[in-house]
Amino acid sequence: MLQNPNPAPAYYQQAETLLVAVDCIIFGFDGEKLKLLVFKRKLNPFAGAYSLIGSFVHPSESTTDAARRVLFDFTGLQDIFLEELHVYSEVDRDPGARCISIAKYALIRVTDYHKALSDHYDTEWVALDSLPELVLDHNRMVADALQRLKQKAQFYPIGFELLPKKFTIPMLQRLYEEIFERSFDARNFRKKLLSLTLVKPLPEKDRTTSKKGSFLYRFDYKKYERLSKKGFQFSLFKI
Amino acid sequence: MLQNPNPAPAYYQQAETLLVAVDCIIFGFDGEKLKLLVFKRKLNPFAGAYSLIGSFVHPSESTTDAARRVLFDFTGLQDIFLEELHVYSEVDRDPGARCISIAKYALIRVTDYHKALSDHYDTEWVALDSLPELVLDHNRMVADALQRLKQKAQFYPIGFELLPKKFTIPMLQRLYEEIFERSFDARNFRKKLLSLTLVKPLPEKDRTTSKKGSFLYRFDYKKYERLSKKGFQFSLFKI
DNA sequence: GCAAAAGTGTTACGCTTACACCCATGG
DNA sequence: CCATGGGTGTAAGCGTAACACTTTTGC
Repeated sequence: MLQNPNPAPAYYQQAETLLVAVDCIIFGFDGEKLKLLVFKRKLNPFAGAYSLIGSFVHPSESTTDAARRVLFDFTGLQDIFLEELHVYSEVDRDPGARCISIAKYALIRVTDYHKALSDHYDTEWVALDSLPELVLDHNRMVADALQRLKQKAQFYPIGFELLPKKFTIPMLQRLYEEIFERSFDARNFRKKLLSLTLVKPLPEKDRTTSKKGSFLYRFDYKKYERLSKKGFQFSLFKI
Repeated sequence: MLQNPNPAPAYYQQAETLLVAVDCIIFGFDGEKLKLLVFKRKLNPFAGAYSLIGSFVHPSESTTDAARRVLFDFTGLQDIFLEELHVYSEVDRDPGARCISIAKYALIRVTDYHKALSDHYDTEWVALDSLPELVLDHNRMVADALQRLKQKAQFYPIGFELLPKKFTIPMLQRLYEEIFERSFDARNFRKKLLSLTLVKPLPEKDRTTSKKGSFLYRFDYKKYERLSKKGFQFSLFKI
């Protein structure tokens, strides 16, 4: 990288600065429905209203740092899937101040979720098909995130981020059916998944959803990374 | 949208604001090679160095407004393809100031490009395979934009944004070969393209690249929009 | 023993790919 | 007349999609 050969001129200082926030669209899957984590604001403005989880970005941190900070504060989770969605910067988007928001979406394993924090922050899981009204442009952010999730899940194995690390094939299928709002043939789904050889069978069964029980699998991230670098494109069904 | 029921508290004012910039990764195609539009800075810091085209975001405009403003200033073009790439916000990314940059990539028709402005701003088209060193993290931005262009062009007809509105099939094929760094079989490429019925044949030929001449086509944006809404997925070749 | 979910193979079709020659024209 | 790029069809193989019955076990 080129090093700055001269000091920054007045130009830099004169330019107008802005408030910068991050807002997190946090998805979860309870085995049945796709859910969103929201919280009820305690402070004004909008006290009592539902909102995405967010924070202003401090000068001493990157936007990713800020997002990870609030995610940890509200869920107790670290090392979770987090990706930038979009910058929302309409001049009048926040009546309280000129503030741009960098929206990021996160995928979390509901099973790992730290429930103790839930009460403290008044967070709630809400089903995506019955969202409450959220503050500002947050409903728009959720709609955009959902569209992105659909796109991304077609060609990247991000669905596995929403399941427990050990999961069954029917569980995965239900998740995919939830994300894509369509059904899949169980035989073809299983066949295609196993043909990718990216899930490793475990000698254990999950018996919570049936008497017979269903074998557990684990996603092989290392193998996926390896194949990915060689040009392999993940996909579970034809578009 | 919920209206603010109460005035914003001191919290809003206390939060620290940041400099926010937009930087544009501007791609063009001259019929032969994929090019990037850069300019040689006249002012410090980094006077004389190559840089992406950008600006600080004013409080009175959205980031899209800001990007369109600089694109118009530097190229004389309006209504061009512009999409957000990523927010670059590492704390030490700009030694001159704490500044985050929202990178956007643009696709322009080199034929429409307003050359008169080129001299005024010292802009230059450079081939993507022989980029100069750019200021700050701009080389990283370009690499990321190129990757995004590849991804996006697989499933969205954005290649047409880089060609004149009337184009020939061999021209389009050369562009795709440039983007995807691979070759395509001319018969299969043409067959697949025409089978989508998204390009309308014109009764004119382009004779600049061969004696025989090659028929011109026009992309049918309206038809694409219509099909798109019904769930049609654009793709010119299997991944 | 029965209800409820898990697990298993085969076939038809469509899409993708590979491949070689004639056409039109300007010089 | 020849060099150059434009334009055309067919066949093989692969992946996708459709489809019905058996297995296991808790109650």
